[in-house]
Amino acid sequence: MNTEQYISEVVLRAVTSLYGQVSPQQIQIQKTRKEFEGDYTIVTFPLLKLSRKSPEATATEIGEKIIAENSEFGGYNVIKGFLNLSLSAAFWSERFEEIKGTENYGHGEATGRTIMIEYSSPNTNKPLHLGHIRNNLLGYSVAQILKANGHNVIKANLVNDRGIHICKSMVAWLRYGNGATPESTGLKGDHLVGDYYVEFDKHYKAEIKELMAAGASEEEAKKKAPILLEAQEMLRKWEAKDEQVRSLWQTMNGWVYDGFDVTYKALGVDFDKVYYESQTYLLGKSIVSEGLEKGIFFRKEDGSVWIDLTADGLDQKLLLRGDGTSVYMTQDLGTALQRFEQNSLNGIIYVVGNEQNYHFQVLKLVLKKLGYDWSDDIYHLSYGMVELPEGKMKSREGTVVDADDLVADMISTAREMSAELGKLDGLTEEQTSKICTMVGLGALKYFILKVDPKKTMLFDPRESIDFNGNTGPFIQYTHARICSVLRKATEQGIDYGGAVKADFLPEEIEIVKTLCDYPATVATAGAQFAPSVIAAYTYELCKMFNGYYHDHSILREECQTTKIMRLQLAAQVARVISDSMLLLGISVPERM
RNA sequence: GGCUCCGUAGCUCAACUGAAUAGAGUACUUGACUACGGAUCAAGCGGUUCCAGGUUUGAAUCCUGGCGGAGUCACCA
Repeated sequence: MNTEQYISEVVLRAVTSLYGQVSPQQIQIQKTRKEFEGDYTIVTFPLLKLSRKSPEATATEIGEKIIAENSEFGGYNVIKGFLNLSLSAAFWSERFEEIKGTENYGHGEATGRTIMIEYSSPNTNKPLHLGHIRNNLLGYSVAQILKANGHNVIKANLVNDRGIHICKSMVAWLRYGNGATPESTGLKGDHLVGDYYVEFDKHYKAEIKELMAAGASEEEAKKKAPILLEAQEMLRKWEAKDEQVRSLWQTMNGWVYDGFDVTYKALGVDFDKVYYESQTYLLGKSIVSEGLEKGIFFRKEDGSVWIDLTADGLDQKLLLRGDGTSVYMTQDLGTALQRFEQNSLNGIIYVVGNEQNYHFQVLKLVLKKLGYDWSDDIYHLSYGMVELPEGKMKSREGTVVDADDLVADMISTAREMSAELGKLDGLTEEQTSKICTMVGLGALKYFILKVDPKKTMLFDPRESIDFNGNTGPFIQYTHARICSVLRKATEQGIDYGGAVKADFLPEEIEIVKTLCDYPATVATAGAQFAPSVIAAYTYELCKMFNGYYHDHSILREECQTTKIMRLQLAAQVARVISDSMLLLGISVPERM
């Protein structure tokens, strides 16, 4: 059982016997701050009305009661209204034995619940960029965390493979491509297609200028540029299933998918299901007729269908165009319904940028009004933009940070910095490249995941790859260091398995306490879909262990029992570090 | 203009459900050490938590009103 749960039961028992019935909310337990003595602290203010005594007297009374009835408690002290309870060394030693013997420590029991998490959702007209990286890392990590909490998780990717933007790339490729292919150019498929998207924009702008020079208004020129008309014509042909257009579309999308696969693999993310919008974009029309029948939606004169959300503080929202074709919202309603029905989901999480907050607010509300209770189980994991030290990135100004470039950059920076520190001496090229990949990616991932998702963040590559401070490499380093000690112990023939009874030093108790918090941390991270909770915990653990490691020799301890106990502690810390990094999708090396 | 989110040390970020003197890292200053991995450790400096009210025994956190920033309000996705 969780230590905090155990304490709260003990306290609840004591308080109930003293003051009668209390609600669990009135029992407030927190870890004692390190400047005070004790392990857990009870805040007595909420109990004063029941005790009818001063905060100090109430705290003392409860403390006495607990000490008298529970032998695990070593003592207590009272400061203002705070009751600080200390647990005995034996108690912590027992906890440690328990942790050591627990398979999959920190992972919750199977819940039988199935949750879908949709993330990544790229457009197929250009390569992935820094914003997608935050999306992918968040999605993958939250999926890992939910799995650790015992849920069945379906990782889904909805590829936006159709629409005017793809047609733009296609038109530009036909006009200016001269039959270029990834093979002929040596370019990654998604980059090749992306280049023609840029090419389109260039010519589009030029044509607008020409038309305006010939006397057209700006608005007119924007609508009548030949290249745009060509793209629109292509979209119509696509919708009419024109064979030639479809075939080119398939070829170019194929190039993009090959490119994406490489990027996803480099980032270490994957999917259980891939949906293509070309196959789902017609969904949702039945929902529209359902809404019309129930009188929740209404039809305007031109035949378009709307919902009026002004009573909920929102606007009117279009659900079906006048010509009967669907819009984004229509599709999303349809896919949501389909997914809940087909997979018997208990929840769905959409990892989508905060520019779509409004969209999801509407989505949930519409489903709610239609009477689908599962609309409450839709969660929009909204995240903020990633900015760079040089400023914002803007795709039009070509200041986007390409995902592939960034990953390559992180790895080569990791190599430079490791080489400078002489860490790569004597390693084969293969080992070096493996380690630098882990470190470079670990730096990137940790730096992004440690920040609260909803906040706009600033990504500084140089700062992220630091081997000190709150960074991925620092955590990886701590893990490698512990592994090194354990390796040496094995070489010396020390068997540190099995139970040992030895006394913990205060610093060691602190570490055990932190280890005890791990399951609660995983649960919290899962409940809030916040990898940052895991990151903060792991950093804290590493820092604590590093300090301890510095002050106490592990292998040189003369007393064999103490030595073994310390090795066990180190091994457990390494286990938890590596587990929690796995929840962030970061691999930890055994040496680096 | 309406709605949503953000505003915390010079900088990058924490602070779970409201609790004790708001914490880390970095930068800066000082010091420790024949080192089981110095990619170390300790100490110092640094704050009116944007402002003003309110609720509460207690507010960075909740409420109201400002200020500043971001996003959104398409028959785009």
